Amino acid sequence: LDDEKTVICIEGIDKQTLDLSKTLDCGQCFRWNKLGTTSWYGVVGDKVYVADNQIIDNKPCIVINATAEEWENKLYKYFDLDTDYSQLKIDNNDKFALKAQQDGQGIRILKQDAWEATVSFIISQRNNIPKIKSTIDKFCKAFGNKIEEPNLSSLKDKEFYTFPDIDTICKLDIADLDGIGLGYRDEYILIAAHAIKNKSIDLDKLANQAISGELAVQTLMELKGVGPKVANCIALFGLHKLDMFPIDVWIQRIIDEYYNGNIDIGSYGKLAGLVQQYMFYEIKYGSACL
DNA sequence: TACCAGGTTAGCG
DNA sequence: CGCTAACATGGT
Repeated sequence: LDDEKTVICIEGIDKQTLDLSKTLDCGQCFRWNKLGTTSWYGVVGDKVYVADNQIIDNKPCIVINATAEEWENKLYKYFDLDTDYSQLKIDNNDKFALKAQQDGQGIRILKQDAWEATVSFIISQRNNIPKIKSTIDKFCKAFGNKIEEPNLSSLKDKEFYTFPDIDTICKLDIADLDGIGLGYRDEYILIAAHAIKNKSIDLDKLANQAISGELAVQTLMELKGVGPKVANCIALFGLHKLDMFPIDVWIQRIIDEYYNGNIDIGSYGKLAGLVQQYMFYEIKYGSACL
């Protein structure tokens, strides 16, 4: 990073605790991209961050262009560092899941903005990840606010935008979404925006820990264009319901191949969603194949 | 060029 | 219920 003034080094975080590459590349978020071989850049809220796991003076740490205040009040929570993942271990003899857990050590479930997660996973249906990312980028560029880019030469030619807020999207007509690449999902997003704004779907209420993941999923599925998979993703990644287990085509293939078509999600208890991410990562980058 | 992607809906039987 | 065609768009 060129701008030393705003870079902090968070000591004491190794890759077992928080592996940025695994966490940012296991399909839960769409606004982070690789910079070089180990660094990542992405938008969280109203700022662009560049982050990396590093070893400095023999000590593991996270290097990130954040202020201490941003780390404490925003990013610490975003990376779910309040949760002790060493306490979240699979408690059964599930061979595939245990292997996935081992290979996926360091993956965390990010605490993403619930509205952003809702729109993002509506867009995700029937799209591949590069397309999802580019569509979200266009959506942000069209309706978000421009963000000052980090003082980094390799990002100089890029532009960054905040995720559009609900009020902005609620003012739009369906025709305003032409050219974004949303396809038939355009109306789903407008409907969701209005439902969330008028609190017929109250994301803040659903995020409350007292609300079960099942109830959150059931409620989210009232939205047009939100079926079981997308609802589970919103609940897991946007509402932090860690026991939710989204079943997409990849997880379904795993279930067919390694579980004889039948998986007992309840056997993973309250960490089912984390196990799901381990599995997704295992299929994408681990030794397991289909 | 075709095929297909972190699915969901509506409309059948 | 269970099954399935249709769905917009662009990446590979």
